[in-house]
Amino acid sequence: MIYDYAGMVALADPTRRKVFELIADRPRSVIDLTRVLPVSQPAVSQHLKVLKEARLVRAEPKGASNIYHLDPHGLGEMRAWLDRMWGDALDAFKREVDNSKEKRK
Amino acid sequence: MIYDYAGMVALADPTRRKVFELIADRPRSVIDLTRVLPVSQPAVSQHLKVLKEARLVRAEPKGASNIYHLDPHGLGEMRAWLDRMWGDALDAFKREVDNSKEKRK
DNA sequence: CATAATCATAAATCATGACTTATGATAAGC
DNA sequence: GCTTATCATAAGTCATGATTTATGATTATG
Repeated sequence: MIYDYAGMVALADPTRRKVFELIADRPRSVIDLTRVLPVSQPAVSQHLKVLKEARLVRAEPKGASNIYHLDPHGLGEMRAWLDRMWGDALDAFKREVDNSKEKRK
Repeated sequence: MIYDYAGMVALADPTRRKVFELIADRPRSVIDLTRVLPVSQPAVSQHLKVLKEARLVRAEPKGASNIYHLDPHGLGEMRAWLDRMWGDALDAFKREVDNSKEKRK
């Protein structure tokens, strides 16, 4: 199984998940996000940094603002990673069931 | 979007993810897991508790041992939750793209 | 019955990371 | 040019949670 679960870690924090969801709703600037969230602007910036490094969002400078969008590439990668993990887990479970059936014969 | 992301949080810790993967590979006792992992037995038990509360694994007592298996129910629920989240995110992204196309006309 | 093996919980320690308060850098508006 | 708005980074604080040691409970074994 593969290593890259940065996205998982990124989305495990409740505030950061909120940030992600707000951006998923529609692209927003840092100030925009800060206005809605119960944390300071630097806190928001730091969460955005984590999300960006996990390739879940990307920044697009617009004047003095920085508009954050979803990053479809990273999103796709995480999706693929999750699918793989799920496949492995379910395959293993299936093998286990078959195995116990085998034994019962 | 729904609340329940306990599974996400549970799998965000590297040691706990390793525990999950080992169990996915095949059902194991606590001692079995402890032998492989670089942490103490109580640490393993506590990780198992988190995974169990997230309904990713379940325990099956066998003599003095406790064999941990994957929990297909909880696994299915988390899968559904992730699919929903992904659907929402990708739908939102699609709307955004359509929107910018619209504007460009 | 006594000892050994397995496991879970409690309490304490320790590391990580979430958050805050500065602060500086860049861009827009007057 | 000066002020205002937006943002990121640095440094420090604080909370959370991952881990350890100690211990008791349960079950198998001799």
